Amino acid sequence: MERKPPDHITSRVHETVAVVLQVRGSTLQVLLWRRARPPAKGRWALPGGRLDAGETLERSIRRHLAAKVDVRELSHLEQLETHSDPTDGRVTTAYLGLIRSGIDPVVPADTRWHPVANLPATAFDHGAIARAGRERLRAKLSYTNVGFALAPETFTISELRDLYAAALGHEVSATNLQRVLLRRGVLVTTGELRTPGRAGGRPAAVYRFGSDRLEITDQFAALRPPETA
Amino acid sequence: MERKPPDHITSRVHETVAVVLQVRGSTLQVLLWRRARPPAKGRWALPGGRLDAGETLERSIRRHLAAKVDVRELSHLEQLETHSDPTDGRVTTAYLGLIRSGIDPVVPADTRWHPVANLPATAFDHGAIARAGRERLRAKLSYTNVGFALAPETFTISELRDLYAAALGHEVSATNLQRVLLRRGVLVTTGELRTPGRAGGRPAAVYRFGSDRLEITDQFAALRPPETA
DNA sequence: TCAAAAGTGTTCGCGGTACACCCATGA
DNA sequence: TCATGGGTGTACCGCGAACACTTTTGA
Repeated sequence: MERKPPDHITSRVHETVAVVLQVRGSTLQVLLWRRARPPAKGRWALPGGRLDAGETLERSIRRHLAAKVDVRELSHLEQLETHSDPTDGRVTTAYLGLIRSGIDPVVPADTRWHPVANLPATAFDHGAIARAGRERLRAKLSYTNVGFALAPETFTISELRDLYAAALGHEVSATNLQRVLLRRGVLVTTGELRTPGRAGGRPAAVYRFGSDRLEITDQFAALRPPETA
Repeated sequence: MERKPPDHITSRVHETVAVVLQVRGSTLQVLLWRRARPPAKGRWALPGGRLDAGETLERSIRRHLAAKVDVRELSHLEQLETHSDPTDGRVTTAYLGLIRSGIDPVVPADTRWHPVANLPATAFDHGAIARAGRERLRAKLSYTNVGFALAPETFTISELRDLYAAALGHEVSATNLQRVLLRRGVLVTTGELRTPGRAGGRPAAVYRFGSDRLEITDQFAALRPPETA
């Protein structure tokens, strides 16, 4: 098949990268850093790096992320796909990381937030990986409580609607969002009210997510066991 | 943290394994082989092995599987999770493979089918990986056309019901299964009829899946864009 | 009193389930 | 003609979408 490099054992490099997403302004953005050296010099890449010996994948990505953001600000982290590139012998395990809206983490000079919908020229296949991360988030917003990882501790329904709209990329009705999330028991009322802005309007109720760990809230309806079981 | 082995670069071993599932009889079974040598001698393991240099992950798992079954009989293959074990420096990328019901592939002497619901003592965390594979299959049976990868080329609705029941682990109504899959356009009538057995009964219509590539047939209903877009 | 923003009530429709009923065949 | 298995007709129901309408505030 392919010719083997002289040392067939050391040729493999395993690395971890993360698609770190946050809603900033009204757009879903991803954290990228600009490569100063070859390969792919000048292009934008996902944060990450080599897997060390005696290190788990998750520890590895957390360690590499620490160089770019304060990892304590990560509200959620889950694994995406693992890709292999046979030409350069690189294996990459991608993660999806989420940061709550509202915080503005300190990042190094080479690092920037970019709208996922409008990525610059990326190194390797990092553009595709970032888009895959967004798709994963989109899907999970529908049937899990991941919203907790995008939203601040407390919020009003319309603030939450704006977050969902940014993450999903389409308009979201505050009315239905509220009803769905309350019916599923995902949202909890805090009892507080937000006093309206200068423009007036009825004071908004303040909510929070009931849990800050991923839970499946809407099991697939299809082909489930009969109720008379 | 952990002490590093002298040569910190070569310590990583990347391997691929596969959860190969098939409905046999009326049970969902997984292909395992018995390890004849340490580590985990005598325990049952998923087929797989080392990732070679210059090889993609998918090529690797296909190559290793070829030693256990005729890979041409694999009707579907997709990636599951990648696990790392820091104690022995092993990274494992798991795949899910499916074989249509009805064929009985030739397998080596050390290899056996085992019901996923009742696994023997497995090597490493292969038991958990096998169960994760079954969960993935279960979920996808609900919202995709993966059924094609479990069923023979053509079949009657009640044969298909038995397959789904075995894979899902609960009773399935032939009536509703037929309606759901026809409504989604997943099943196609061949026009043929199956002549009834000795017990009589109306002849059953013969169906096949319209596609033998994975397709999402039932997008999540929740939080989709407004129709007036 | 008016505009703005939040929240509720009500209707609709889709898709999946449940179940009664009809159809075609072998013995 | 009866048992057996296959298939259809119909009613129901949960859930999300749409939208009109009410509530509460600031100016």
